[in-house]
Amino acid sequence: MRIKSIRGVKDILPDEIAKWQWTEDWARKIFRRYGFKEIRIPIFEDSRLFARSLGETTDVVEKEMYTFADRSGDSLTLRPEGTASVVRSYVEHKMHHPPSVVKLYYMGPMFRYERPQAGRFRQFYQIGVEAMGSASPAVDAEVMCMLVELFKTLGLADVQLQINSLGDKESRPQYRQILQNAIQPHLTNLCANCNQRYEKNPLRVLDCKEPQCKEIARDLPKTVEHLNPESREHFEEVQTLLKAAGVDFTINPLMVRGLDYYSRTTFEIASSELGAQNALCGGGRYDYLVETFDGPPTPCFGFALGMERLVSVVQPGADLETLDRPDLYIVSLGEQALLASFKIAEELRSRGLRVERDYDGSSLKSQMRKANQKNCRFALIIGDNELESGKLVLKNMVESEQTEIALASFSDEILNVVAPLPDD
RNA sequence: GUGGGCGUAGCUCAGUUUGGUAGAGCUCUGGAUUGUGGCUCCAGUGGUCGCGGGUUCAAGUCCCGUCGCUCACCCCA
Repeated sequence: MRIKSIRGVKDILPDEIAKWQWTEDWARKIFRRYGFKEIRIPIFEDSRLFARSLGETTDVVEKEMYTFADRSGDSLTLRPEGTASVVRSYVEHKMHHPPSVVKLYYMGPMFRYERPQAGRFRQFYQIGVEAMGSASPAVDAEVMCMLVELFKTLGLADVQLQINSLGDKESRPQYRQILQNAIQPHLTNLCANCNQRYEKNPLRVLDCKEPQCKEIARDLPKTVEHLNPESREHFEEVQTLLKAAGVDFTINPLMVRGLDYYSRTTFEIASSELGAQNALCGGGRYDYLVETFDGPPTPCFGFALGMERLVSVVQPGADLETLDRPDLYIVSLGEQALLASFKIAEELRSRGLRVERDYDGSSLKSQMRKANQKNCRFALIIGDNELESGKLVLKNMVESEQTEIALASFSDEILNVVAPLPDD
């Protein structure tokens, strides 16, 4: 039996990778403009890290983690998300010294044991952003603006930003009680799942998809109606700033995030171009998470965005076409030319050109065809005729014009015509 | 965990109703054009029809089983 890749994972092949790199390049550029720096966190962690941060009763922790014992018997887990690791790292490396807002981003694979479908995989890639150390609503708004800016640059057509506020440490317990009281009379009409949620996490009743639950949820008290003055002011300021930046959004009082660490602002950006899994990214404030890992009180705001989903809707510009485009294809004919062309290729590459070539002594026709297929800007023909006359033939593949290059000074002459692209 | 759809050439798919020599387009290779790509035309390469069993003179096609992919529920990025 031939070994195949396992369920829910996939190879990202060279044809597709240009789009990924293009997307990642833009994310890096734009994050840099906002002062975010990359952090690389481990792929696996102590299992307790995720249970404690995401919440013991969340679906991710209860049934979706890849957890295993290593050879010494320690329980390890392949990371199902990135925030927990960033917070652990923040505390472990005492990044709160000296006091400042620490702005980080990461990119990489996450792992969740779920049934695969469109936009959902068992190994999937996320870009995450975390702004740590300020409770200012300006942080919330700025990070969301950064995302909108990124999406605009990536050519996304139809995205919707939804925001909500879940309240803080002080208002949340009171609201929870009010909500439970309001739910209780409806318990017999709510789905089995919501009956459990009523006990464990009543907020989740609000965003249940069951029709009868939706009906009831519509009239339940909402978090935004029960914010304390501080949280209400924070939420209003976030809205004011978003409006000032010209960012469109809607308030969705039924949006409850699936991870327990969120407080105050939460948000999601969805795309109507995606299937059932239409959330491109989601996040919000987590003002108390650092403390649960024995760090100092550190209000934070962050989000994660799904790369597979994002890449499927980006509209790359002309800059994508040059990403992998070779400058020059060396066509070589005959034994003597092989040695000469080898040296010429090495010389041109060391001067910054992207040089492709033939390895198998194919016909001229076939080598020219390859040069065309690979979208090379130029072809350099080296055969016995050229070696004898000391003149190489350089062909512009776009204009279909050719010029002669003196073998004695080929390097400078070619560089003169075929300038390397700025990125190289 | 529960449903629906689909597995035939490297890719996209026809052929399955009514069993009878394995097909098309794209790609690839060669030629028309002896050392010049793209366009056109001609020719060629390429398939244990997911896998296993059964019925039959005969199975891609019918029956049973099994594996995989995919979409949706759920959940989320």
